[in-house]
Amino acid sequence: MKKLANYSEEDKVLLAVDCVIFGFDREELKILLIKRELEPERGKWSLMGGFLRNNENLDEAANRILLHLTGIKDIYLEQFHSYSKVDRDPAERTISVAYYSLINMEDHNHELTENFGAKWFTISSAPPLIFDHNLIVKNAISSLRDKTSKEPIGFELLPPKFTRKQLHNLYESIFNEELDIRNFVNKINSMDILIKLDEKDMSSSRKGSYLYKFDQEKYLEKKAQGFDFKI
Amino acid sequence: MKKLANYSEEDKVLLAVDCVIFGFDREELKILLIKRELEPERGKWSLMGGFLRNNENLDEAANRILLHLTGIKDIYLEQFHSYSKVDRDPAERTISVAYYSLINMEDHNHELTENFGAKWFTISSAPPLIFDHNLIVKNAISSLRDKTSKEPIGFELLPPKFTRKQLHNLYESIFNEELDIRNFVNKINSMDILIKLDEKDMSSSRKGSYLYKFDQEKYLEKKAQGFDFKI
DNA sequence: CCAAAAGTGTTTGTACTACACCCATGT
DNA sequence: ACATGGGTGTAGTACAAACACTTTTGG
Repeated sequence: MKKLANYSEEDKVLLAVDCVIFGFDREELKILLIKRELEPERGKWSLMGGFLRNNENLDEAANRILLHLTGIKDIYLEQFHSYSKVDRDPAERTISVAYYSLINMEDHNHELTENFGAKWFTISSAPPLIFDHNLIVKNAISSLRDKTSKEPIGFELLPPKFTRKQLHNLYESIFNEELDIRNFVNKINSMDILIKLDEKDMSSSRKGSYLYKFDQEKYLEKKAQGFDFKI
Repeated sequence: MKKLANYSEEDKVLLAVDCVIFGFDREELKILLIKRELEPERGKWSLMGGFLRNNENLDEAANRILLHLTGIKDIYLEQFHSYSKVDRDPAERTISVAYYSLINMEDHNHELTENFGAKWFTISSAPPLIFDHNLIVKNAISSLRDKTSKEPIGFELLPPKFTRKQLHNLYESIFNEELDIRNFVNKINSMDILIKLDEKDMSSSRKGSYLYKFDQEKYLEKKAQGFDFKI
């Protein structure tokens, strides 16, 4: 006689997936927030989220939710923490698994985001958010800092071709501190994972600044041989 | 007319909390595994786990589950990832939020752990586990390595008084690599966060080796002034 | 010719690595 | 006296940090 698992008396919960969406406008790191359309807290700002469905895993749910808001497929995603305070959502017990995502701001579908009343904010000018979303954003930023200093994921936030100035701005904005430009350039050069293009971006100076591409293949080769990205 | 949140049509799930329990026997890092008593997979080894209840958050659930198995309260805990493959538990859709915990092996209640058929294994000699628990353990170890190199949490695995040899063994075992003893001692000394006691441990040599305590207060002071623990 | 941004190297200090011998004690 | 584990320091190397001037070009 077999004993079978009987889970029927266990409590079930709603499992939300909430996404901190990072973007970069060539100057500053931003997050995309939406205006909540439901009570409670209607009209207040919040993270984009949705509920996990029975036929998908959490990564798939996050991708679905992000596609729905931005129109972009295969967004870079990292799951970083789950939030479970008993009364975090006053309407019903809800656990939230939080992700952060990195998108190239140029790629998103403005029509879609406008339908959600979504808006980009810098970290410092972001409004108060519903529930525990302020905490989630704070934790997302520290996870992002951790990860971007160890893996070359910052490029996910940039267009395919970018200037060194933009790259520099990006890292300064992520770490919220000044990084000496010469040391920064030395470090980037020494890693040798960028391709310098012949093209220049003439939009910000008379001299123009060279455009670069991230050389993913070279990076993966070097990584396979023990190289570690580090900023 | 207010629109109210209506979550009633959303899928609900069982939310499990699974715990990778690390211990250290003065020689090697170990994990505590239990023998599953329910079908499916009865008699196979697994992580200790349980289901989240409506009146508690995830940290509380993890503490409850660990107290239940080990008899220890206020165990050091880190939540590190959630696992959600659709068919990970063949009996029913279950999402697992995974924690790792660090305990001083001397503290746990042997009677309780024996009731669960629990046993300590070194990482390399651990048996195959049910579901995705092998993956969970693997990820727990890398989270632990990350964290122990940046925060002084290794002491959670040691008794209050320990020898430098034990501390050294601990870090070698966590990182699974040899650490030059003189460099290790130099680093530990330079951080200046241990208290050297007058007492010696005579159990492993004629000369005896000094016992040390972690100086939490001093560490917190130094940390507040910008000091970072680093191994 | 000048304003504005882009581009570029060197020096100094700090941290990590590699490495070997003496000490204390019980038997 | 010797075997066993405990304890300690230094020199070389590599990485990180600080720092300022020249170049280009459109107006």
